[in-house]
Amino acid sequence: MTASRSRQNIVPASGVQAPAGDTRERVLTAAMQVFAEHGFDGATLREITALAGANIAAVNYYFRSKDELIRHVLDVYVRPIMASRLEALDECERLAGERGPDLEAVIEALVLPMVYLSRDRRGGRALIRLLLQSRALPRDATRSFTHETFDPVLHRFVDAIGRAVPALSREAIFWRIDFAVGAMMQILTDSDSGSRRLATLSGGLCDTDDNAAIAAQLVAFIAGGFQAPSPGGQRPKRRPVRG
Amino acid sequence: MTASRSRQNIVPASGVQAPAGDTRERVLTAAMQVFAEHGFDGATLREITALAGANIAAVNYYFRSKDELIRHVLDVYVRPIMASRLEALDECERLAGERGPDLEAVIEALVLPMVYLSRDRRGGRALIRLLLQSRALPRDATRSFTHETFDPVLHRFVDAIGRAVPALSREAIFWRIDFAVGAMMQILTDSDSGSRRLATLSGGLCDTDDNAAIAAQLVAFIAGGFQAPSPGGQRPKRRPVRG
DNA sequence: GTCTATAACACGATAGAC
DNA sequence: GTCTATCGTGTTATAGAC
Repeated sequence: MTASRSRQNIVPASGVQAPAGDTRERVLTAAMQVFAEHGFDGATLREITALAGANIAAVNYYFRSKDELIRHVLDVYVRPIMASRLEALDECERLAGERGPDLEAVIEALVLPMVYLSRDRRGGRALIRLLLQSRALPRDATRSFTHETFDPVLHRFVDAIGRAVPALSREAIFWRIDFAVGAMMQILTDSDSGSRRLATLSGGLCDTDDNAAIAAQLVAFIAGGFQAPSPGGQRPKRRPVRG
Repeated sequence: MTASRSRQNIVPASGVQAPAGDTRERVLTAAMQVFAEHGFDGATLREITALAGANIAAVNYYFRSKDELIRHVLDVYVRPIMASRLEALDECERLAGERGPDLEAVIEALVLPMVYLSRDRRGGRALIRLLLQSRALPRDATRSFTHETFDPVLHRFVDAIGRAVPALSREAIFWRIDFAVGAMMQILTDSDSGSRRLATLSGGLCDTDDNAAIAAQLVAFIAGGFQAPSPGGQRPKRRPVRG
């Protein structure tokens, strides 16, 4: 092999399609797709603008730099999901009245918007890969974004779960909401056409393209997890472990 | 800003230290650290060999290419974890005898080796970031590796859980083992010095440096999840969702 | 607003001396 | 087994024409 960065080694995630709209919007949509496939670092402005049918100079015209483009992409796609989560949570709490909200309803408010919106929208599945990348390789742009965008929403969910399961300590709720998000991200990543790990692993038993199945299984698992007794007393002892 | 890829934007994960050993070993250790910080794509052989105190040509001498180097790095660090998991699972099943193994013991066999080994070893925390990257941005090298290395182990755990919780359908076990792994990866990523998301979010309530706490909370949550009734009958209906 | 052309630089790989 | 030097190709960013 001759020189060149080994980007051709990275397998596309999903059928990429040319975006529509004005130039700015086309660049945004194309950026989302290319970022998802090659990573923020591996994606090139050349490929993004080519997919958008725009000139490479357009990125510097509409956005200031590649980093600003990243921030805009995240914002455009994550904001509606957060809005939908909060809306669903509001409804939970309105229905609850005096007594605490229903645990499963709160979990659904957390999980369903991400499951459906991240997979229904055009190029939506790409979003999950973007968020996973933001965790695996945090940058200034992604770190500040997730902090500002996710944390206030998660705090509201922590409060709601506290009212739904009063026996659970606040510490345990924080741990478990992190676990819940991790479980959700894992399964949503899994259904990329590129990986399909679970579908393969299970010999086809699990249909990772079935949003309703994903949602049902996730909610059941997470609800079970939140209802588990706190480890409290004795922690699992550190077993001798081969190194 | 002038040209150049924006790698300086990526924030280091943890205190990087110069590796010891012979050249081959030093390159392997340095590669692990640099891959974890900058990603497989963003990492450069120049930085790796500089950290290893080796010449850039050493990579092509000891490993054939950057891709082969990636495969070797993953193998060296993941293999002991898989071995430890299987060893612990063997012990579970030996203790169980006729009746099914204890669910929590099986979960501990799955979780504890990753929690402790991925955080005890030198540069161990880097491994989690590598695995997360392998999911977020699968390459040929990482895809084949995870398939060959993780899948047989996971199958053994699926079988064991099936005996521990006979009421659970095989399909549900597959879904949930994926959720469990996701929850684990999420919390292990969180304790990078670079992110510390949960520690910040919880206002210090959760000590993400406390391996025993992580293990205890994880095992409790996952056990609760596996014991939850199958969603079976009616699935949560698709709520109207703002887009 | 959109384009071409190019500056300035980084990359992986490798040939060949020692 | 380790080094230097370099090739061929890629990148972002930008100046300046239209």
